[in-house]
Formats: sequence, structure tokens, C-alpha cells
Amino acid sequence: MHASSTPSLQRRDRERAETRRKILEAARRMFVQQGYEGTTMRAIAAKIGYTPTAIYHHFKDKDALVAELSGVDFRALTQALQRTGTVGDPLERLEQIGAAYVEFGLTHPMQYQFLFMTRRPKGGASGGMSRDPSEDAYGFLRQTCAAVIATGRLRPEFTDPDELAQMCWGSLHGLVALQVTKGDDPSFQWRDVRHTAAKIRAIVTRGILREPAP
Amino acid sequence: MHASSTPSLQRRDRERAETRRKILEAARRMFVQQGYEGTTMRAIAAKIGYTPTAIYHHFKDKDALVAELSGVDFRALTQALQRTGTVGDPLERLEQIGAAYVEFGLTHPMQYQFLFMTRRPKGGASGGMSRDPSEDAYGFLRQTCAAVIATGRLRPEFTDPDELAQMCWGSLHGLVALQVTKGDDPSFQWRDVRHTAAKIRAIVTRGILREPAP
DNA sequence: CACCACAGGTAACACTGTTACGTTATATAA
DNA sequence: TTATATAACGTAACAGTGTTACCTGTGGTG
Repeated sequence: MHASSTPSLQRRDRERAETRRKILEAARRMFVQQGYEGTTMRAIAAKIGYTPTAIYHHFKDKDALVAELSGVDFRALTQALQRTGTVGDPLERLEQIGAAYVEFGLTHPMQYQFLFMTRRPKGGASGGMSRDPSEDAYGFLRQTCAAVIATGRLRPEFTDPDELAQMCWGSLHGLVALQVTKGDDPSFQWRDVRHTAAKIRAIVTRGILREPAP
Repeated sequence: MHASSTPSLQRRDRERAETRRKILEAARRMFVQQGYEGTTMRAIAAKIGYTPTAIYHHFKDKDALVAELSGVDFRALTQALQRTGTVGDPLERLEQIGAAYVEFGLTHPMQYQFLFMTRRPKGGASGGMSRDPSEDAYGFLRQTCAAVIATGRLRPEFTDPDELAQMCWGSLHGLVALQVTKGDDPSFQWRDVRHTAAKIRAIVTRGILREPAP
């Protein structure tokens, strides 16, 4: 909020940013290892030699902490999605989006859980700009689905971009979500999720196309 | 554990069962309305005029409470799945299994969350008989998938019952899970989940078949 | 020097799930 | 009938949790 003109204040700001970074670093490791509920504010603080109160001078609450951590990685996903925009064929773009999405979920389970597997309490009228990032990614997916529909290569029953987006999203989300929550359960003989997801993507692609590719 | 032969003990057992039922009834309503974390043992007890301790004389802990509630409804799902066993065509059976599964998730969101959307801490060697009920349902799904494969009507790349089961399960689970966690988020223009799920089932069916039905 | 902003700490609040232990009513055995 | 045991239920507490009102000291600024 303030711009700290003098060098002294700049130094103080740098120190503040440094402890903030340390908090985030410790929190990240603990959240990834112990999960959201298994990680306490006291434990995070102790890990870096602070008291829990110190954290609250840098983050509003526990949710703000994991939100920041998730946001960082989510930006990487968003960029990966945007990068698929260069691919010409919308259908191939859709496939790449799906692949990037699954990859994100598997490499960042904790962030995935926070973004897609927990009920957000209430967005709270935040000006409309800094909305839930997951919505932006959904908008991108929806847009791609609309482009796919616009090619005219789909069967006549697929005309709704939202419906198509939700089918693509849902089918992949299910695999990732099951992996995140039940992936270490030996009762199920889990197949490689990346492989299963690729097959599902192929099935959906073939299932929505009007006629099979040669 | 004990069989209470005399009429007096029978009466006491009936009273015990009655308060146990009251606990479950109150807990069910509160869990459905407020969710798992939003429902406290103290609140459940207060609702029926007891102290929290009383609940612990009937249930080991909070998880045992929701496990019992979930188990009751899950038995209904299992029976619905078994009922599809009468359908001759394995492919149609698979479709009906999917429909019943989605219906269960939408009508019992809280139980669905407990069974399929939370990491169970550790199964604990429970003799192998009273296993996690979700595994039995998975076994049933897997068995049906094997039957579908056995018909020889599938494309050559689908030969693994587990893989097929996980694709079917995952694609539907994603839709239900998103509905449960983000269903009330107006940012997404959600389409009717039952409808979307039906379309996904159709897509998958067409996508795995060797040649389209006439 | 006086002042003040502010990072960080102390101690507490209001909760949570859970449990050792006391109470009390009832069923059984003498 | 009286004594004893069983067990349902309550009291009070423990060990945690996220969170916050308030204090402390250090360093920059006029």
C-alpha cells in the first residue's frame, strides 16, 4: 500500500518481505506434507522460530496463507493453459488443456484440493477483479469449448459451451480428485492416472466428434 | 454383543436403541444442513437434550457417527447396484450403475463427501469382512466392466477391467464432486448434473465401443 | 531528544473433539 | 427386602485449534 521512499524504509520492507517469504516457504512444505488440517499455525511458526501471532501480521488468516500458496502455482497453470492458445486446432487445444490440468492436479495436490475440492465460504463482493482464479481457468476452458463447437465437427447434440466444458472438466476432475483422496488406498488397484486420463480424453474426443478421424 | 434374555433387559436395550436413534436422527439433519465440520458434537447433543458425553456412549467418535449414517444410505445404493444385475446386457447394466451412482451422490451429498471425497485415515485391519463399503461397490463396478469387456464389443485398447472401471467412475465422480463442492457457486453456469452425466455416459459408451450401434 | 511506526511476543478467548471419573437408577442375586 | 453390579448419563477437565487484544522493544524521523 505504501511506497517507502527512503533507503532505510526500503531495508525494513525488504526484511518484512523476507520473513513473509520464510513463512510461505515453511507453510508450503508443511501443507504439502501434512495437508491442510494437519498443519497448524503454531507448527508453521515454530518451524521458522516465530510465534503464531507473527504470521497474522503478514496474512489475514490460515485460508489467506493457503490461498496465496495456491495462487502462485495456479498462475503457472493459467500460463500453461494460455500457452495452448497458440495451437491452431481447437480440439487439439482442448486436449492439451486437459493434459495440463491433470498434470497440475497431480503435481500440486494440496493446491488442487484448495482450489477445486473445498467449498469456498462466500466469495464476498471483491470488486469483480480478483475473483476466484478457478473461474478464470473455467472461462478459458469454456471459450475453447465454444471454439470447438464453432468448427462444426461435433455431433449435433453438442451446442452448449458450458455443458461441454463441464463434461470435459468433470471427467478429468474425477480422476484427479480420486487420486488425491484415495490414491494411497491399496484396496483399489489404481492404474496410472496420467494414462487413464489420456484415455478418457481420447474417448471424449471420439465421442463428441460427428465422424471419426481417418 | 450381549443378547439380553430377560424382558427387563429387553426394555433397557429398547431404550438404549431409542436414544441411539435420536442421536442419529439429530446428527443426520445437522450434518446435512451444516456439513461435517460445521456440526459439533456439543450441538448434536444439545439438540436432543443430552450432553456430548452421552454420544460417546453410543459411538466411538465423530467419524463413527457419520460412518454409520453414510453406511445406511450406502446400503441402499449397493442394493440399487445389485438390482441392475438383472439387466442382461452388461453395457446397459453399466449405464444403470452410473445413473444410480450419480443419483446417490446428488441426493446424499454429505454421505457422498464422507465416502468418496475424504481421505480415510487408515482402514485398520478389520478382518476383511466389514471393509470400506465403497470398495464393495467398486468391486461390483469392476466386475461389470469385466463382463462388458468379455462381450468383445469394445475397441481393442480396452482390456483392463480396473482401468475401465476407473474411467467410468472418475468421469462421473468428477461431475458429482464438482456439484457438491461448487454447485452453489453462481460464477459457473452449471448445467443440470443429471443431464450432463447422462451425456457423459453416452459419450463413454460410444467411445469405447468398437463400432456404433445401428 | 522526543516521538512514533511497527515487527514481533504474551496471554488469553472461544472454540473443538475427547475422556477420566462421579452419579444415579435399575436389574439381578442373596 | 436388601445388597451388589451394570450401565446410561453428567461434570469437569484436558489438549488441542484458529484467532486477537494488548504489550515490548527496536529503529527511523522530526
